[in-house]
Amino acid sequence: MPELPEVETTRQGIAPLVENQTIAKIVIHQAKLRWPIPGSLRQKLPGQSIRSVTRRAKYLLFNTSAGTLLIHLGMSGSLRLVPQTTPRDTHDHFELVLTNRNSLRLRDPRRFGAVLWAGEQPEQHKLLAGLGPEPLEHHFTGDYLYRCSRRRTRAIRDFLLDGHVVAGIGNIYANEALFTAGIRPTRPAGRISRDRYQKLVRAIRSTLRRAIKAGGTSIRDFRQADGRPGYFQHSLKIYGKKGEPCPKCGQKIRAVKLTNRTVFFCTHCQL
DNA sequence: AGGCCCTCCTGTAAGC
DNA sequence: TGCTTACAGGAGGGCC
Repeated sequence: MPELPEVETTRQGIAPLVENQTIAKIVIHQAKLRWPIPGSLRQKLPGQSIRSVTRRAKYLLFNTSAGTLLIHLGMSGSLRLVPQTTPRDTHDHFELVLTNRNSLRLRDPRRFGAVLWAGEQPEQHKLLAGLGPEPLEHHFTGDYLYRCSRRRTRAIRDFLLDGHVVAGIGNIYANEALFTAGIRPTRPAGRISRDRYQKLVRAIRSTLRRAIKAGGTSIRDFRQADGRPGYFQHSLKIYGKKGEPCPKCGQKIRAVKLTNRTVFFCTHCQL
């Protein structure tokens, strides 16, 4: 999926075009996503003005005075703003039409995404309450990761994917940051020193910032709000590079399954 | 409580 | 060539 940089890229593309615009109508083409899209949105949203578009973890929050609409892109989702007259794609499942005749469309071939109503206190919504810190904010530190990883036996890659520990990191950026920090993805989280966690936090931050600047990573489905792919896939150092030479030492990059998802690493550079 | 596995889908590519 | 199988950027829920 769209991980944090892809969701943030989408937010930055969409926000200036929809903020202060009024919602004309909601069109649901396929309600069966990860959870059913509530039909009540058709009554709740028309007439509302979009005050702001914010992001928490991999969720986009469309804030109106009546409450907040949550959109999650799942594994294959993307949001585009197009003129209402643009022909609909097979996988466009949800549509938010503005009074200026533009339409915000959710395309999601695999349908793992979600469109949900979070009411007036979105931070208390079940899916948002209990999320860990945003990795680009200041309270996300090496000390924090070090403290909450003590006695944890799971692999550091899985620890980073846990949204209750830190929000928004997925498999691509976990792999990339661990390579930059020189940490083996399979290493138990509880067996990494404070110093190495500080290095890891710097690696996570720089990787995410660079990916946002590049418009995210487009391996297959992801598109920015204007339809262009991101280009961070050209900057990936380790993810998807099985059998290729390590960019630091030239040794063959290895790939193994860890908790059902692939990790890529260099046995020489990552310990 | 923590950690691991399954599941929801479609599309693509590899393998035979 | 064509069929079958594996795998993919997520993550909640259930189970041990």
